[in-house]
Amino acid sequence: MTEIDDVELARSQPTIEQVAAAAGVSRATVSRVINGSPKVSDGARSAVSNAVEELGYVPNRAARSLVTRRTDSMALVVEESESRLFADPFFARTVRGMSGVLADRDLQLVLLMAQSTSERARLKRYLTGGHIDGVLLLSHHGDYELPLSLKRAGVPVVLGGRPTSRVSISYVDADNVGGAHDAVTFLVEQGRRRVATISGPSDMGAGVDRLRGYRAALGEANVAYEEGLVHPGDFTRESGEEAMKVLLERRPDLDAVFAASDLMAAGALRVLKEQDRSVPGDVAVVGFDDSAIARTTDPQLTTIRQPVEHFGREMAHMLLRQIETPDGGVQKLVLETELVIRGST
Amino acid sequence: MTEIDDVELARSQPTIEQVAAAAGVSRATVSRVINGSPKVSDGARSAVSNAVEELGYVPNRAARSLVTRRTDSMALVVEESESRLFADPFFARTVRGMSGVLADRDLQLVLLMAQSTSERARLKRYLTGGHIDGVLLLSHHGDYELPLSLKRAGVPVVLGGRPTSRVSISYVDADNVGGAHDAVTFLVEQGRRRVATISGPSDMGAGVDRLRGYRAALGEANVAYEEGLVHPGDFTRESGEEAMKVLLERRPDLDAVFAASDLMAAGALRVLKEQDRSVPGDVAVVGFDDSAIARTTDPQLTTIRQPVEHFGREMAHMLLRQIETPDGGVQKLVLETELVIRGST
DNA sequence: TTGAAAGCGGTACCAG
DNA sequence: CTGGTACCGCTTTCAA
Repeated sequence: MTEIDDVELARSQPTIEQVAAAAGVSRATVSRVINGSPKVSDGARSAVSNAVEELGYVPNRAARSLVTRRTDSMALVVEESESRLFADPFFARTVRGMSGVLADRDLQLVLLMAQSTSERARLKRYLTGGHIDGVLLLSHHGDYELPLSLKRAGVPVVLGGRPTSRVSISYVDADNVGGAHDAVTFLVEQGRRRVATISGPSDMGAGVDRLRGYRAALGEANVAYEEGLVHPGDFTRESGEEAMKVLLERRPDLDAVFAASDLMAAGALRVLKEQDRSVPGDVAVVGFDDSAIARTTDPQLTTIRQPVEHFGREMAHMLLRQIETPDGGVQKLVLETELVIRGST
Repeated sequence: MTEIDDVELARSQPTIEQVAAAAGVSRATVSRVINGSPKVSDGARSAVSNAVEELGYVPNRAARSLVTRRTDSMALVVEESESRLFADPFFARTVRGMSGVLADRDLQLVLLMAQSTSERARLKRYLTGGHIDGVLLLSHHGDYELPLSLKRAGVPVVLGGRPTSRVSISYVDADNVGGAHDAVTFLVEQGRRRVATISGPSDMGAGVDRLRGYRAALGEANVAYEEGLVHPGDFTRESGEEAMKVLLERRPDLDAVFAASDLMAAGALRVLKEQDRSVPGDVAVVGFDDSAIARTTDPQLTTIRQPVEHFGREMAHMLLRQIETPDGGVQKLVLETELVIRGST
């Protein structure tokens, strides 16, 4: 049975030398053509182009980057398990924003994941070993070992989300405090008084800040802050269900919930429905993100819109700026959020 | 306001030369220590180790791979949009399987996405340019341009899912025909006679084969195959909803649905509920994948379990074998599936 | 066990 | 506009 294109194996890649020979010019000229230098005669240019075409020449990036010090690729590092990475629409949209910007500059985006300690060690070697020109770091938790190592090694880094401790690393963040504040203020204005919150992880800026916004809003409205109305999740749907159960158990009289992510809010809705609490009649619910699922829940979710694609784009821009201007100092950017009112309040 | 670790910028990475100088040995000896050669005296070894530690030396991978011809990293290429990649749990589990195997060999897995034509061109340059040692290709559609180019360039490739045309490329696949066959046979045995199917994309092996299994099972059971009972989706939940609506419109009398993915089955369930058809009373539903959502639908989904982590592992193993034995020929592996019966039938 | 030196495949400077 | 050539940082003979 014949199969098409049963090519001879691994005829080793042609080198610039061979292209030069085939085109009857020097290596230098081939290099000029490849890199689009204007100072090449048309004759030479077309001879080289033909040779490249014929031999299927592709420049060896290792050799090139050894001298240029660039690789033309950027890493997106996600310190998160595959399951969360792939379950949370936040990542997909962020990636879309980033890759758009990078694609315009013909930069390749490579995605790297790391969980276990040994994986993280390998990852660090990979990143500092010159495989990539810069790093976009998403969903980092408490420990700033990696970004600091990178900075120390001279690898440009931009964080997604502000760091929770005082490290001088550039970042883009959403206005989590403001967003949470708006959400809770809105609930209070609707007459809710026993506003619970399913907060995010305390080792992530987004977790801490959304809780802070919640507190601030209650304070301004002269509503007492009660520990019993606060329970943390980890941004997943499952953790939202879990937290909602705990909160209802603890405070059956709660009349509103602010969840620090839409996924957790969706989990909360499900539990409320199971326990026959009407939404928004008995309990009002607000999420955070305005991700796609906010429109698929029943009722649809009132939530805080984050400009997620924009977030990704800004991270990429910041990284590019950092590469162009290595001594540009630490950059910080906070993006506004917006309250989106739907059926759950 | 002081911020910790405000390091001096980009003190250029130390080279092996500097380590050698610091340790009072030659470059060759440093290299031997780095690469764990046994033929180094203890004295030299510890001197080098100290110097490495002190200077924070990390080998330049470009320089190394220029000579070794290896990069110790493998690419996972997904020819799919970010949104589908991140929405389908299939990918997460596959990645987990792969990265486990690769991590054991201290190989870095890098994930690459490509959609637009220009992105694909860049991706091809990246892959053939020597950035990686091998490619795992997932969710490829009709066109085999990329894997064939890679093969031609001597880059080892393994496909996830059999190719839809006769190209001689190694692959791992699930027994999609068999799985679909089992699903539909089960439905028929339960007395269902008007079994519809929401099939997968016709440019993907999984799509074609699951439809083939459906047909085969009907044939064996002497149930006529009807075009009107078949409508395609693209494995997403949305497409499942869409297809279910079309099918109900066309054949209001259908009494069972075999969906080629759990996500599509979940979409179908939702539409059935909206239209007040009881499941499994009026309509029985079977999915494919046994992904996490199969247990979160109401009722829980009867489905075909694919060994997804195993799938990822086998792909990685196959790729490693191919790298070790470049002339080993084309490898093919088909993994068994299993019917899992739950509430939807 | 160690060091000297020859590349690996490019880029870019310097003459011409 | 073109070619010759000196590196880039590392691995790997080959001799010592």
